[in-house]
This record gives sequence, structure tokens and C-alpha cells, in this order.
Amino acid sequence: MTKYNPSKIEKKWQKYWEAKKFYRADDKSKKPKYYQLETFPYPSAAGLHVGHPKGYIGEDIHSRYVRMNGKEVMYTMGWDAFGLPTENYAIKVGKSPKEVAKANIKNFKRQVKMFGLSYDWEREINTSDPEYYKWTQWIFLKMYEKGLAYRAKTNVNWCPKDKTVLANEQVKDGCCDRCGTQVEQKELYQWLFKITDYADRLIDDIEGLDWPETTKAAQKNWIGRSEGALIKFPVFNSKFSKGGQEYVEVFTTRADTLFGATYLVLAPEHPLVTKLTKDANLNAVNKYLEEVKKKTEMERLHMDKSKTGVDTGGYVVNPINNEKIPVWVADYVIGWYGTGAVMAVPAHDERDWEFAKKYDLPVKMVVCPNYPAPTCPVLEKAFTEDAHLVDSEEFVGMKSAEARNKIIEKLKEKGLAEFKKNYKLHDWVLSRQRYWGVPIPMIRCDKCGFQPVPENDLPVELPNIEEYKPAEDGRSPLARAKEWLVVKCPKCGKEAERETDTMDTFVDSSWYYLRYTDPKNKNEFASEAKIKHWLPVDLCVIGSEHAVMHLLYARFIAKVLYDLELLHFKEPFLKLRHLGLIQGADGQKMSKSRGNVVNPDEIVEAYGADSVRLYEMFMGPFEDGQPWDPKGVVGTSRFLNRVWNFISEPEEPKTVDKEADKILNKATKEIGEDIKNLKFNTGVSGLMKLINAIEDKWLTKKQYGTLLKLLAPFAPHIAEELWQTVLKNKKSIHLETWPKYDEALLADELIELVIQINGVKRDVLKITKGLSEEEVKSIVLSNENIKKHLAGREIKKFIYIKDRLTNLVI
RNA sequence: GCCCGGGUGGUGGAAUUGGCAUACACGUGCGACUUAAAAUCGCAUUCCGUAAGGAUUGAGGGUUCGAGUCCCUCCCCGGGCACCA
Repeated sequence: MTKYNPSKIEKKWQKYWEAKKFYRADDKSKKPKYYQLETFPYPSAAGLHVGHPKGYIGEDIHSRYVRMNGKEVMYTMGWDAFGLPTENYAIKVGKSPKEVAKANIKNFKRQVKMFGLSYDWEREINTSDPEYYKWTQWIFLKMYEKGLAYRAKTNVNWCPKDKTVLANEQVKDGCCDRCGTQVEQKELYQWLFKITDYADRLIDDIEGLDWPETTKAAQKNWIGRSEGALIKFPVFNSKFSKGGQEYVEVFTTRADTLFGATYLVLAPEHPLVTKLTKDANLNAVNKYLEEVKKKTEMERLHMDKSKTGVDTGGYVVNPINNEKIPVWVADYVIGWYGTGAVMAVPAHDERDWEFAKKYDLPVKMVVCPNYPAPTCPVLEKAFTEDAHLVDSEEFVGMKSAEARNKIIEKLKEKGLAEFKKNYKLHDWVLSRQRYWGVPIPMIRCDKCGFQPVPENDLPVELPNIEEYKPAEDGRSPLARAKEWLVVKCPKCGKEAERETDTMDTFVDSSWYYLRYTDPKNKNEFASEAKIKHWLPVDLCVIGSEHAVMHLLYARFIAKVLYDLELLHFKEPFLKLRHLGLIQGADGQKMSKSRGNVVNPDEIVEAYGADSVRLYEMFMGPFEDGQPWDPKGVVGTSRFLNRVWNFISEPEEPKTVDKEADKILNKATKEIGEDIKNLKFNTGVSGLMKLINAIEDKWLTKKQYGTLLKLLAPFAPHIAEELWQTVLKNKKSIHLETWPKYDEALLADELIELVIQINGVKRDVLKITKGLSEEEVKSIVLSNENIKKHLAGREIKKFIYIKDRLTNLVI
């Protein structure tokens, strides 16, 4: 009897599977397709830690199971290779990002392959490969053609000492994470995608998806749609309103409280601030604007949110009651949201209430749930739908929800209001002033302005440069690649310059799942036939950290391509599940700085990939995170040793053990369902229970085979070894089908009936299955133990749950 | 503050969705094998109690013959958003 030696058999079978191309996803297969996607990794210099493969292992088990159930599975791996950490690391070690990325990918691939995952490696993709990013650029051009890519001035983090743009991740507590200098905001022209045009569709289409509710909620919350109205407040005696009446527009969801608007607040950056400010207030207002500007991002975050503001001295007219109300400037109003101006209703809004109290502004209660005897205090919270208007002529007594619409309708006739939705979602700033990314395929000509690079000239390849540090003027290092930079304008032919910004890596990853269907296509991002064949994705497994950004961007790009009639579906990921991250033994997130990182190389070396696979699945629910227990893998390793020793002597018994058949039958059903529902932890425990139950039995070759087939998706190497070497099968176990189970064999003839008295368990009886209530009653009542507990008392009620339980109420 | 999750032994976690709480493991204890150790195997392991028995799923209340599971109040932990009008 040989000893179980995982390191020996695992390498052998990995080579065998790769040589035989078992896991190639055949485009022309007659079998039904199944596209299983997982987030492709960012290949960092640190390599894998034991947390990374968890998702791969779970998906591998699932895809092997789906294959065994007769589907053509496309299961793939690729590299999200562009990005800042690689660039920074390259600068640190004095190499080019390209070299660094290549080495990282090599290491990742070696580590990933250790686990025996059933990827179709022929479909491997790499976002930093010109053959890939050619199509990232092409998508950008399509966006540009559609008017969905545009340039605008937006803020970037700027380190005044390093004279460089910083990504958000490089800002720690408001300071540059390199030199510690306080970070400033600097306005720069950048490229944006108009995702806000798709806000409604991105919200409305979520409903039909089979996604975790939390993720749906997070996306909706992020988009942040609210429905309300735009209302115009005429400016009172504006000194500049020569031509006609000027207005301040506000957005509100609570038009029913318009009668209570006792003042109006402008955000500091509102264009009308200076116009509305009276001469006498000019100094105070300017001083305030200066102060606000000085407030850093850090102060905005960490300072207590006590409100500050200043009176402009100007007035507007409340359009519903023609009252003259003062206009203030305050930074509790956000410039970019809504119109950057709000009507303040201190009686019914906490923020306005706080501000009004501080600056002694009038408070007027206008809605209250206790109509007609308004006794509620101001700021009553539970007044939204039940409240009535209490202080207005024609609306008094009307419910809030109704009044809201009526008031808007009324003002609408005078052109002073309209229904309007607002969103928290910003357009997507995709420009990065960095080297290691996809060059934005645009050319700036002094005469013709920005011109797109002609499609035939794609890809615009990243040039090799000497110095990867960002340029001092805030431009990307690409500005130094003079030969690359200077080109002819595609329109006028005069000398022009390329755009030096590169793209956010979220653009690369927003469409990678499309490329897997046709990764080598030179003429299209993927052929129509292949897209139609494989897509949409059947199952997407992804970390919950991607719940908002990545998934929202991918959905957005899919919708744009759908509108361009390049895709036949509106939503790319119909079914989505999260995976929880494995934490360090200390329960904290694994990180170098905490020193709690566990390297998979050593663990696989010590126990074998199959044991590690089983342990990572056994730890707990797939979608939850659990701390890594260094001892945990011991348990699954012991289990595999037991399997090994159990199956190593296959000599046919004279009679088939029927009990073993029954046990295998039940396990087939349960383990199969567990895999299908991604409940791998109970799947593994099911396998352990199975061994516990049949370890002392003598099985037929067929029965051993069934056992191995149940094990095969979880521990593919040991299953293959025992299947081919010990059971002497000629073909791979991974070409077998999942065993069928017999529904009729699932139930035992004898069942254990629990007997409770007043809900407390008193006995368990083995009785025949399917007895009637009367039959059970007579059995139970004649039982000596039960008689003793009853002690002659009368039974008030006899509860019988068939084949399960009785409860005697006395 | 708001919106989601969640709270079960020493630890990770099970629980056919309202029907035997603590499956399966880890750890620990005892035993076997061994000169010894490791490995392996066997037994025990929610708590109190010698036992009979009793208590127990964050706390308290409710519905029910019966609640880890449903309802209400509160406490704690994790995640997301956060002056969003």
C-alpha cells in the first residue's frame, strides 16, 4: 500500500490535463453553454496569499460540477495588468512597469496553476497587451462618437511639494503618502464618461437581476436617485437684472414645505453669489469664500459638521406666497448636487434648523401629522406621508404627498417649477496622469481642437520611456516621449500632440468578460457569433468590494454597446454571488504591514493542493470571510488520507452492500445541491460524513467510483489518481458524468419519531414510515416511558407531524 | 445619522426554512500502539450536576402545541453611504 503523496500526483495530473486540453471551451460544442466568470486578478508584486485562490477554488468546483452535468463550460483566467501599484513598484525598483508586470504575471500564473484549476488557458487575456487595449481604445472612440466621452475641468489631488497628481489611494489623512505634505485640490481638464445619462437605466434594470440584495441596494444608493422638483425663486430687485427677471433655482423633494421656506442658501461656488451680494456685505462674503477655499478635504471629513455661513444681503421671493426671504451663502450646501442652492425650511429639516438657530433666522411650521390641532414640535420626523399642511390658504388640510404635487403643478403654470429627478452619481472621470495605462486615443490640434485617432491607427501603443515619475506640470510621463507625442492632426495634417492621459483601469476591466469569448480576434473586440453564443455570463463570482464601482461601470459599458447594437443583452451578469475574503489568523485583513500574510506555496508544499482546496471551502460559507486557522488544513488533509487508505484495495465483494448504496445515493443528492448553491462548506462536511458512514464497509468498484466522482470537483488530483491508478479506469474521472440518484432510495423505511410532552423531548421511537396519526397515537400512548411522564394526566391536544414528531399537550 | 448584513460551545461553523440546537472539523482531555516522540486509531468534549434532572442560540418581551428561525423593544459587531436638500 502506497502512501498518499500529493506533491507527486498533483504535478503529474496537472500536466496530463493540460496536455489533453480537457478544459478547452469549445465554441462549436453541441452541449449547452455555461459561462462562468470570476474577477480577473491584479497581479501584484507580492504574489498570491492564501485568500486569493478561495474564489478560484469555489468556481473551479462549480465549473467541474457543471461540466459533469453535461454543459460546455467556459471558465477563464486573465490579468488586470495595468495600474498604479505596478507603476510605483517599478519606479521603486528601477525597472519598467512592463517588465514588472510580466514577472508578476508569471509568478501569479505559477501559483494559480498549483491549485489544479480547470481554466481554458487558451483564452488567457492581459489588459496591458496592445492586442487587448486596442479594443479598450476602440470602445473609447465609440463613446466619443456617441458624445459619451467629453473633457471638463475637475479636481485632482495635487501634492505641491512633489508637484504631482495623486490618486485617492495615495492620499492618507489628507496628506501625500510619500512626503507627508498636505494635499491640495487642483483643477485640471480631464476626460469623462457620461454615465449619468444612464443613471435611470442603471437603477431600473437592477430589479430583474439575480444578485445579492445588498449589492443591488449599494448600487441604487450610489446612484442615489431622488424625485422632486426644480423651483425658481425670483431675485428681488437685482441690481443686475436689466434685461429681465433673474431667478435662483433650487431642487427639493419636499415641495409641500415650500410655505415654510424662510430663507435660501447658495453653495459657495454658486455663480450667483457675487451678483446677489449687497455692497455692504461684500467684505464678509469674500472673507467667507476665502475661508471655505482653505478648508482641505481632511477638514471637511474630520471637522465637526457645525454649520457656517454668511448673509449676502440679497433677497429672493418665495414663489408660493410672494414673501421676501434672505439669501445666505453656506458650505453645508453642496455645489455639485442639484442646483447648488437650497430653499431652507428650518421647521422641517434638521440641517436648516441648526443653521437657523445659529444665525437667528425665522422658523415657520407648515406641516404636521396632528392636523387640525397642530401640536407637533418642529422637526417632527414621522410626518412625511401622514402629515397635513397647516399654514397656507388653499392647501391647508391637504396631505403632504398630495400637496407636494399640487404646489408644483400650480407653479408650473407660471413657469416657476418643474418635476425633476436628481442623482448623487457623478460622471466617470477616466483620465489618469500616469504612464502605466491605456493611452487615450485622442490628438489635440491647435487649430482643429481634439480629434479622435482614426480607427485604422489603433492601437496607440504605450511608448518606452526613461523616467516614469509623473511630470511636474501635472501631465503624465508620456509628455516626455517626444517622438511619440508629436503627430499629424488627422483632420488638417498640421503638427499636433497626442493626449498624454491614460485611462482608469476600471475601463480595461469594464469589458474583459466580452474578450474571453474571442480573445484572439484581430478585427473586432469579439465576433458577433461568439458573443451571441457565450453571453450573457451565467454566473459571476466577485468580491463584495467590487459591488459598486466595477460592476456599475461594466453594466454601463454593456448598455452603451447594446445601444450601438454590438451586444444583444442589456445586463451582462444575470446571476452574481460574492465571495468573502480569508483573513489572517488574527481576524484582520491580510496585509504585509500587519505581518499576517500566509503564502500558499508553503501550505501547498506541506499538505498538497487538494487539502488546501478542501480546507478553504470547509472554513465557512463561501460568501463570508473567515480567519485562516493554520491548523485547519490538518483536518482536510487527514480526511484525504482516510479516503486514500479506504480506496487502495479494490477487490470485488460477493454481495453489494445495500446500505452503502443508500448512503451514496443520499450523498449524491446533497453534495450536488450544495455545489449548485455554492454551499461548499456543507459540501465538504457532506463528504466527510460520507466517509465516516461507509469507511467500515466493503464496496464494489462501482461504489468506490461513485464516491470518487463526488470527490472529484473538490479534490481533482486525488480523485483522478485513485480513479485511474487504483480503480484502473482508462479515461479521466473528469470526463465522467455526475452520478444519478434515486429519489425512492432517499427515505428510510424506519424513521425516528421524536416524542415531546409540552414541547420538551422525552423519547425517540423507531417506527415504520408513513403511519397514520391514529396508529402513531396508540404506539406513543402505550409506551412505558411516556406513560411514566404523563403520570395519568389528560392529554389536551395531540400534535402529529408525519414521520417526524409528536407533541403531547397536557 | 441613514441603508444593508450579522450575533449559536474554547475556535471555524451546521441546522430539509417553524419541528431532536450544537452536524462536520479544529483544539483539548483520556486511552491504545511505541523504549520514547511524531503520525495513526479509539473514547469523551455546550454549561450546571456524582446522578436523576435542569438550563442554553446577544438581552428582554410577544405569537405558537412548539421559536436559533416569525413580530416588537434594546445592546453589541461587520460593511456601505454620509451636510445629497
